[in-house]
Amino acid sequence: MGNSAIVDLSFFRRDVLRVAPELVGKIIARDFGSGLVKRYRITEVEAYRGEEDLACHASKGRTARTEVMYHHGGKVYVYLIYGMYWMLNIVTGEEGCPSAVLIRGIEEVVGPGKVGRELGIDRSFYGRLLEPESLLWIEEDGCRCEVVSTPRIGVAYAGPFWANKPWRFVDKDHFTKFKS
DNA sequence: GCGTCGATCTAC
DNA sequence: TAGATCGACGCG
Repeated sequence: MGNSAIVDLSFFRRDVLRVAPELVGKIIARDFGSGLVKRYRITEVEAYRGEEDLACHASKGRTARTEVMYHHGGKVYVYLIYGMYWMLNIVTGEEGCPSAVLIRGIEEVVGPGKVGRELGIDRSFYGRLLEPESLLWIEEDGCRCEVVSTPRIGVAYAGPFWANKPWRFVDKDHFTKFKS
C-alpha cells in the first residue's frame, strides 16, 4: 500500500448505505504503540440502519450501549458478543440518525470476532473518533475494487424482511474466500 | 434479582 | 454440533 491519506470524518456523516460499500477497499490503520502501525485492507462490511432496522441494535432504542450510534458519524461503536468477541463498528450518518458499519473482514482475517482480536479492540475504543490520536483510523489510497452485496450474516432473529436486505458488502476479489 | 440470548468462533 | 462466557435487556 503506497501513498494514502487519512479519510476525513465527513466521509462517515452520510447514509450508511453509501458509506458501507465505499469502505470496502479502504484501509484501516491501527497504532499499537512503540512506532508499530499496521494497515489492513477492508474486505467485508455490513450496514445497520436506524431504529426501524430490526437487526440494528438501535431498534432497542437509545440505551447506554447504543448511545454512540446516535452521535454523528466517524466514531467507534464496539460491543462484546458471546462474552468473548469485540465487534468493531463505525458510526455513520448525522446526529440523531443511528446507523453503523460492522467491519467483518480485513485482508486475510475473515470474521468480525477475529477482526476485533487482530486489531486489539476492547471496550476502551467505544466512542473514540477515527483519527490518529485514537490509535485507530481509516485511510484511502485510491484503490478501487468491485463490491458484491449479499444478505447480512447471523441476523435471522430480525425476521426475513430485514434479514434479506442485501446490506453486506464484500470485495469481489475476496468473495470466493468467504463461506456463506 | 434472575433468566434469556446474542451482528461468533473453535474444537470435539 | 456443542461449549465457551458475560453484558444488555426484559420481566417483575
